[in-house]
Order: sequence, then C-alpha cells, then structure tokens
Amino acid sequence: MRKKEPVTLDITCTKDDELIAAMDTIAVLSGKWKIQLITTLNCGGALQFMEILRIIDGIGTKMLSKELQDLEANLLVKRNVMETRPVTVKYELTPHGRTLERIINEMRIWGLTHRKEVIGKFAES
Amino acid sequence: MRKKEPVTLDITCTKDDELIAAMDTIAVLSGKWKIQLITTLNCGGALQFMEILRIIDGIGTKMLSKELQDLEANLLVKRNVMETRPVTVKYELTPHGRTLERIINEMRIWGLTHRKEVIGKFAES
DNA sequence: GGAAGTAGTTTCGCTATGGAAAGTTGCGTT
DNA sequence: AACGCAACTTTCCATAGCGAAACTACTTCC
Repeated sequence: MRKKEPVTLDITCTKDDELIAAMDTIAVLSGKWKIQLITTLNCGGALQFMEILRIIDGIGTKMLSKELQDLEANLLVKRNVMETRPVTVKYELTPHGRTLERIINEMRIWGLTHRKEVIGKFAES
Repeated sequence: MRKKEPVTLDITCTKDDELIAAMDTIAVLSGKWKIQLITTLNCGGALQFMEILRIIDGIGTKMLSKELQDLEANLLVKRNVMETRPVTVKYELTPHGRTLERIINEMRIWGLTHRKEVIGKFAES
C-alpha cells in the first residue's frame, strides 16, 4: 500500500468529534443481546437476574452477566440488591437508559423500511 | 444452568419482529469503518477508491474493499465503473443509503448527551 | 523495459466475541 | 448433613473481525 499523507478534506461537513459520538452510540448498543436486554427492561421494569434469563430465550448466565455489567458501566442500568432471603437482585433502566427508547425506535423503523427495500430489489431481479 | 422452558411474557410490549428490525439496523452499521465511510460518501458525493483511502485515516485496502462490498450488498452504496484510462471506480450513496443520514444524526446527538452524562457522574465521585 | 498509478485480492496472525458446562458463595429448608 | 436456589464466575473452546504486508492485473508514461 502507498504511503498516505493524511488528506485534510475541504469538504469538512462532519467534525471528527461528532463522528465519534455516533460511533459511541453504536458501541453502547453493540453486543448480541444489548437491544433485546434494553427493550426487555424497558417493558418489564425491574427484573431479577433469573427472570431475565428465562425471558430472553437463548441467553446464558455468562453473557447476561457481562451485558448487564456493560450497561451498568454506561449508567444505563441500575443494579439493586434486595434484602430478601435468599438475596435477590433487581435490574432496571436508569432515566438515562430510558432515553434509548427513542433511538431504538428509530432503528426499528429504519430496519423495517430497509427490509422492504432489500426484499423489493431482490424480487426485481 | 437450569432447564429453561421459554417464558412467554404477558408484558409483550415489543414484538419479536420489531426487535429484529432494530438489530438489523445495528448490523448494517456495525464494523469499524461503516459510519465513517457512510458520512464520508454523504459529504463527498461520488468518490474513487483511492480517494476514500486517503480521506479516511487509518483504513487499509482490505477493510475498505470489504466495507464497501457490505454496503453495496445492502443497497446503500452504488459502485460505478468509469470508462477512463486507467479505469477508475466511483462509489456513492444510493437514495436508500442517504436515508441513513437521519438515524446517524440521532446517534450523534444521543452519543453527545451520553458523553456528558458519563463524564458528569464520573466527576461526582 | 521499468516505474507508477488504479483497484483490488490473498495470506498470515492476533485479538475480540460468544457459547457450553462446571464451579463458587451464601443462605435457607428438610 | 444434604439439597436447593439465586447470582454469578471461571474455564475451555470455536468462530469472527481486523490489520499489515505482499501480490495480481491492467494501463500509461518515460
């Protein structure tokens, strides 16, 4: 490959900073179970670990634990240890986590139109 | 792990189908260079392979080639072979590809508020 | 004939992601 | 003392994603 002296485009329509912000959003929602987990908590309210495990078909303890920790680190999910016997833990979306509903809804809508677009062009050929 | 008889939630607030649609959107935009590539084409119009290679700092020929093929398969990018000597190829967003601008913008906005949220809480502690 | 430019593909290797299964800890019940 | 249950963690393994570098194919310029 050639040596590339970085080209500073005169067409600077998106700042680097804003590009990274969009990529951050993707990063937060990436991972096989994130969207499903967020929508489950958005619909079901506060749920226990084992409850989520039974609701989300196919997920295992390791991935559920990891995905919950990811969301917690991003302040999207709150972990509440209940003083029951035996101890149970409830997970719920934070107010910040609930702001994801809007963008996930947008993704849902775009995904549906995309599907129609692709199926449509596929039928043409 | 326990045997899990799949639980059909009475809290059925999101249909499976719609969940998958949102995940499709993530899938289309996943990959290290997708967002940057789409915004580059959205801003720069029709660009040659080598032009993109020089604009997007850090990308290599293999990944650029692959990411362009991914987008083309999803009908988001059109590949135009120009009858120049030597042959050049121009890539540009399709009308469908341009519909991504809206959702990427939403991601950009959410990403910025998310950054403030996380930095804010971090400063608290 | 050799260098250089466009547009890729191929190979090798590393790291990240994700799954299955078993192990851990701390209670409470029988 | 043994079993059960919640909530995890750990280990092992397979696949996927990504990058650097080299290689291919074609053409034009010197």
